Amino acid sequence: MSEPRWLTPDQAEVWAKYRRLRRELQRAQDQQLQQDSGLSAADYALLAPLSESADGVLRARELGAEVGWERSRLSHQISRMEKRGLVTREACADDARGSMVRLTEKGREAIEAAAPAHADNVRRLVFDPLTPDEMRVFGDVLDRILGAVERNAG
Amino acid sequence: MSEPRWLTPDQAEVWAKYRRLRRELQRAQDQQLQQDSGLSAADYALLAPLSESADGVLRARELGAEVGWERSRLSHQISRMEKRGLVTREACADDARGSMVRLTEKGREAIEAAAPAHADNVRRLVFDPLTPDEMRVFGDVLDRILGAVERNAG
DNA sequence: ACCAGGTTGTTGACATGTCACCGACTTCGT
DNA sequence: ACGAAGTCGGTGACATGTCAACAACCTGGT
Repeated sequence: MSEPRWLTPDQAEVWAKYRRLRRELQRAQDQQLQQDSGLSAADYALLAPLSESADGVLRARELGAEVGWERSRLSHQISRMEKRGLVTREACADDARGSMVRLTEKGREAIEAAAPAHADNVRRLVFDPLTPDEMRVFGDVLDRILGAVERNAG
Repeated sequence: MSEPRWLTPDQAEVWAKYRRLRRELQRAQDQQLQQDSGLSAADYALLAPLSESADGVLRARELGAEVGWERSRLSHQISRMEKRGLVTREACADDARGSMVRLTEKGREAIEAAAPAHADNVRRLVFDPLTPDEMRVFGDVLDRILGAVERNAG
């Protein structure tokens, strides 16, 4: 603590690569989604769990947990998507505080049209370049770092 | 193309982990930076290359290339940082279109105060959990995916 | 010298994300 | 039954990122 340990040159290089990948991969995905289907990554993130749920309805709390978003962010995004007719809001029968988010027909068409090309893009850019061994270790690496981040957040 | 290939369950799991890591790690870094030094990740991203350059001055074009940002994003962020006294803008002697970005004394103090804790955080969350082998493979994985993304962007 | 085409930086409009806060409701201990 | 504390979703203000368009400038071929 009194004596800061800097990153080694190898570590700095890997860290720079990670930041670059995060940026470039995000950009590639945003572009592909926007061009092929007119959806943003935020749209897709919410439509995907909705389309996989029973009747295309999820409680906002559940949807937020699925995607790992804060309530405020989720609420804003739902408002924007509601305005474009992708989802609707409904009252929650069990809990008068709650609100349910329902996929519209238009929303279902949008996600079903977008999903194949999106999956293909992920597979092509992320997984096709990796050997089975690399993919296994990659998964382990993600687990270890995630563990550290979550212990950190407490 | 006519027949979409979906992700295998293993791939879907790794992909979900990647997205989660991207989100959680970003959040951890934002919080740490903001709390310890009052800087945002965007501030830090620009201050770091500036502080390492001769005299703390870089042409906007160079700074943009360093961080991989578009011109518009860079210009907006510089405006915000200028307003807070972290950097100043100057005319470019070589090229009348250009503009130079100069670190202020306040900007240098901010980055120098923030850097050790930031580096420590990266090391602790990302590299300490990895074995040397894992880190080596991780670097290879990033290279391969980056290669695919860049071939994709053309 | 000239000008068509590329480069550089900025701007305004808009989309997205964060923060602090609120109002309504539920939960839980008493 | 009651109230304190927690949960849930929403809102407004603001920070950040994207996009299209623009003005000014440089560059290269002619």
